[in-house]
Amino acid sequence: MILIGIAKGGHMTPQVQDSFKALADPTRREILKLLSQDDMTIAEVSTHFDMTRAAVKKHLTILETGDLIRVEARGRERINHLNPDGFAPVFDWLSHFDQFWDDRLSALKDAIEKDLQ
Amino acid sequence: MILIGIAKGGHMTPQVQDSFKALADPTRREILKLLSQDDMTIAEVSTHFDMTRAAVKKHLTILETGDLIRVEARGRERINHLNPDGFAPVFDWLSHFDQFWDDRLSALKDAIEKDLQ
DNA sequence: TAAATATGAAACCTTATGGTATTATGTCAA
DNA sequence: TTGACATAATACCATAAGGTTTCATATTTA
Repeated sequence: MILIGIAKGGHMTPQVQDSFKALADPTRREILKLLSQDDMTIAEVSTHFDMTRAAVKKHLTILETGDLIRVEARGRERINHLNPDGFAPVFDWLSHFDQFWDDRLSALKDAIEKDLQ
Repeated sequence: MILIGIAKGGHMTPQVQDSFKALADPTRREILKLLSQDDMTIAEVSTHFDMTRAAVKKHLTILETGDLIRVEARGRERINHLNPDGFAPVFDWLSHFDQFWDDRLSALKDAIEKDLQ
């Protein structure tokens, strides 16, 4: 996996903790899936959940803190869109265990090949 | 990224929520890093943190629920070891956004190439 | 077998979290 | 410019989460 850090102006460097915290809630993970399909206003995101707009807004704020989404003001609306780059710290942290996992996959592959002989 | 699910006896199928929840705490992420180096008893893990063994034990239980570690009884000790396969649900969920991220990288690559012309 | 060791488990405390309701503010449109 | 609309902000509530203390249980080992 290739990781490239790109400095962008106007945003705090997200702590890994903020990213993992943002991902820890099922509603927020669902919001990320939604935003991967379409940019949405807060009201639009809210229609997909059985909770108040205020609650959805809180989730969006936490996602923004984790830098997983970016929010753009457009008139009286706030357009929320996914920030794919924001996942980098998460992938980065997990890569340590990805390697571990790849080793296990290799072992599995070897075992299968041996089994086929 | 290739993902393979392997059924194993004697363990609950971990919900993605349990995995992400387990990863959401910095102490637990630190424990995972420790266990990627060495298998450890609860007491051994505890020496690395400024909290009681009981607290560490709770974290280990949450990690076990998320299937990120496995615990093996040996006499009066409990050997905690990393379960690399347990990360699969996390990688699986994130792969959706990995793709998104790769697309962005491609776009960046294209932009750079175009710029060099 | 008795003492020390390693863990399990329960009760309890404080703070964080996810949710609501209410009120305020800025923007659009007739 | 007034009413409707989209969001912001605050206070508040119930439960979950992270931690401690205390006590019980199972193994070693002297």
